[in-house]
Amino acid sequence: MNHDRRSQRTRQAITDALIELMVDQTYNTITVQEIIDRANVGRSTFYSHYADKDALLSSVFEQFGKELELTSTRAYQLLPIRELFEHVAENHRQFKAFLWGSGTDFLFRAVHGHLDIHFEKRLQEKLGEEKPPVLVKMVAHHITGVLMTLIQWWLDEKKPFTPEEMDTYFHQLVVPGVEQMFGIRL
Amino acid sequence: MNHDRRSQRTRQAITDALIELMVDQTYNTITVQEIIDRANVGRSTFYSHYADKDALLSSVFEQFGKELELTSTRAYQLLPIRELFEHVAENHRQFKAFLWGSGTDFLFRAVHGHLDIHFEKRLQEKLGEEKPPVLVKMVAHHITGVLMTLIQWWLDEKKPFTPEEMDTYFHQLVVPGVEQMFGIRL
Amino acid sequence: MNHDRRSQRTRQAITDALIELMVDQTYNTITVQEIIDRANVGRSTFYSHYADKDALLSSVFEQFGKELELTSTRAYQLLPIRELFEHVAENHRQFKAFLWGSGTDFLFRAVHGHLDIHFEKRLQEKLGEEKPPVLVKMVAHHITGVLMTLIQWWLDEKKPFTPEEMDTYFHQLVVPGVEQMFGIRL
Amino acid sequence: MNHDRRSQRTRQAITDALIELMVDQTYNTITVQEIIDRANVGRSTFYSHYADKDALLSSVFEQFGKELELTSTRAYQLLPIRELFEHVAENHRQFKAFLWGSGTDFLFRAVHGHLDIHFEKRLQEKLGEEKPPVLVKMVAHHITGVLMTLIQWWLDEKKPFTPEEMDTYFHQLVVPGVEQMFGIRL
DNA sequence: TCCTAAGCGAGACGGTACGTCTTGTCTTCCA
DNA sequence: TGGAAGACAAGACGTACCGTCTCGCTTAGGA
Repeated sequence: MNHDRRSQRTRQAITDALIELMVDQTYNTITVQEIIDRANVGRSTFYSHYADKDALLSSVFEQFGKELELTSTRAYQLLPIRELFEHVAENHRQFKAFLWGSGTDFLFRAVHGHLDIHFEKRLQEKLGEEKPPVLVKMVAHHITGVLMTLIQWWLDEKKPFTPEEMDTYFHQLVVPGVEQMFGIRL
Repeated sequence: MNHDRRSQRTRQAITDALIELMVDQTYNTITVQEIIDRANVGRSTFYSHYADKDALLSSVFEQFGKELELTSTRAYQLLPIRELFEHVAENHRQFKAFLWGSGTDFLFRAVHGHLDIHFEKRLQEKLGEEKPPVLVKMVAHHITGVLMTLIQWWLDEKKPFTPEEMDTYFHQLVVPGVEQMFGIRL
Repeated sequence: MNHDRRSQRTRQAITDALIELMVDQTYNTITVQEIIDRANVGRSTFYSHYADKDALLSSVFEQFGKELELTSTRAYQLLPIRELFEHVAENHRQFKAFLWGSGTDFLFRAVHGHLDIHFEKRLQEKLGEEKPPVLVKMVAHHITGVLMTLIQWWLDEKKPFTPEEMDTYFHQLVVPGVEQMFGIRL
Repeated sequence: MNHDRRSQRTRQAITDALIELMVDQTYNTITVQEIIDRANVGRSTFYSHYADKDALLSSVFEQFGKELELTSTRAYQLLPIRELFEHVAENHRQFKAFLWGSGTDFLFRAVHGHLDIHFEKRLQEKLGEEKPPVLVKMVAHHITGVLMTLIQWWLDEKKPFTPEEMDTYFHQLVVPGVEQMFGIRL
């Protein structure tokens, strides 16, 4: 159906409008009215596509998620960190809004959850069943936390290191602690 | 002056109202109207004491900050982590609001800044001047991040470990990475 | 062309839908969406036949007008009132919507105008030129008003009298006043 | 309380705004936004005083009702018609909006109802219990109808007669019919 | 019998008003 | 004179309709 194609164009216009607005404003201060004005879209159209401003933001990052998954196929220890930092660098504005912006907590939490699960699985593979699951969950949460903290800092400081360096630092900071904690090699 | 005492009582009523409301709601969903209703205080009175709902929350945590500083005098590696977790446990409701709540980013950021500086100083003492300052800053930021991530997780999971255990885990996760990074012993 | 026949069927479906909806709702609260849903008709189809919801209603009553004109050929004093009431009774739902419904002022006004002219002519025939035209116009307007008021009341009260009785009452209420005013016999 | 005085001023501003807007627009086309813009009033303030645009219009006419009651104390046959027409003349803009405007049906109906009851009582006093109540109700409704029809026409035609003349005409048109119908003298 | 144009359903869309909600300021009164 | 009470302006929110539009399907009537 071509209605779908039309819808798609509208959704893109709305998404673009949000991203452009995030260049000079905080997510929280952006108004639905501003978005639809810039997207040249009717108010009801906006709400027929997204329940919320939040739903829109979510869908933007869902998109990023999908793109990221396709980015790297090389082997990696915990995550293709270098590629992640490269991806972040390319879309730094949105990520900054997301990591530091006001009113994006819900998104932060969602992403955190996804990554937690990823790292938890990863750890379980290495550990077998021998460790208490709560502890594994905590460490997974910790790894996610380090990653997001580093991305945040990196963007705030205007990317003083290359993605490769950040990859190295991430693993240096995270791996020894986890290895010592569980008495394994990652 | 007795007016001061009266003011003090009013401020306390407002503070208490906020804390009580945070028991069953998220900080973000709480209305100024709800606060002043529960505090039995006029709207203008509220605004004569605090510029904002945010200013009120800040003042609550400022109070915590002062209390925490007085809490421990024992020697510690990076921070009196056990005491910190104990303190957090005693006031878990407020901390939860602060760490995971929506719309508290400004606070999160402020606390992060304070701790960053603390850890940066601590690291500099150990390192002398030999390491690039950016890297030190990054690691300090990382340490703060781990700490806050752990507190957050601990509260979310209903405190599955004791403060002492959390103290141990924190150091296990953080210290080896930092030591390897800088080639020192903390 | 048979396309015309197809059009005709569509128009009928729309008209029927409106009339059915007027059974339990006021004209004003009925939505174009409701009409086209019930008529199983596309939105654009509706608007290709009628400019408006109002245009649709008008066309319904235009139809009634034509039917009414054909109804009676007997001699009458001012109008074949009995036949009118009978006709109204047969289509009572639509007339009620029209007379008491909200948002049908435009229609009310149009019908009033038609009848005014009718009664004015009728009066002029009886009076010759001897009376001031403004006065004649006023009385004509008055007669129309009485007629419509009575129809309205009759429908609202669930037709407590027969059309014949209403015919009698109408003339009893209207004729003496007009006769005394102009000093004539109608 | 002086909050009441403040409120009163606000209500007046809103009322005035509506009346001024009714000079060049139909009631129906007037927007709440236009009203509050012209009244220099916040949207929520409007809605804290009136549930609706309709509620506002009602309150305007309630006011007229009260003023009218105070206007005349002289003896009259059915109603102080002359005074009524004078009153209408003074506020002709609002009445025109009300009688011919779109979307004022609810108000029309309300006023009709009030007057019906008034005339019904008046008739009952003259008739005793001897006549069927339905018939009395019908005649009362008829009298109201004539009155409102005449006011409407009078305003539409730019008041071609004086209030005294309208008083005379009203009684000439109404009284003989009613008297003949019930066989009494009013 | 095939072809082509009209009529149509489905529904996306821009636009606009609605009534609700919350914020921070301002005014009034009372103790 | 400071605080309680609460009216107020401002303006965003999400909902509801409107009238316009684009898109394919279906269905005659002329070739």
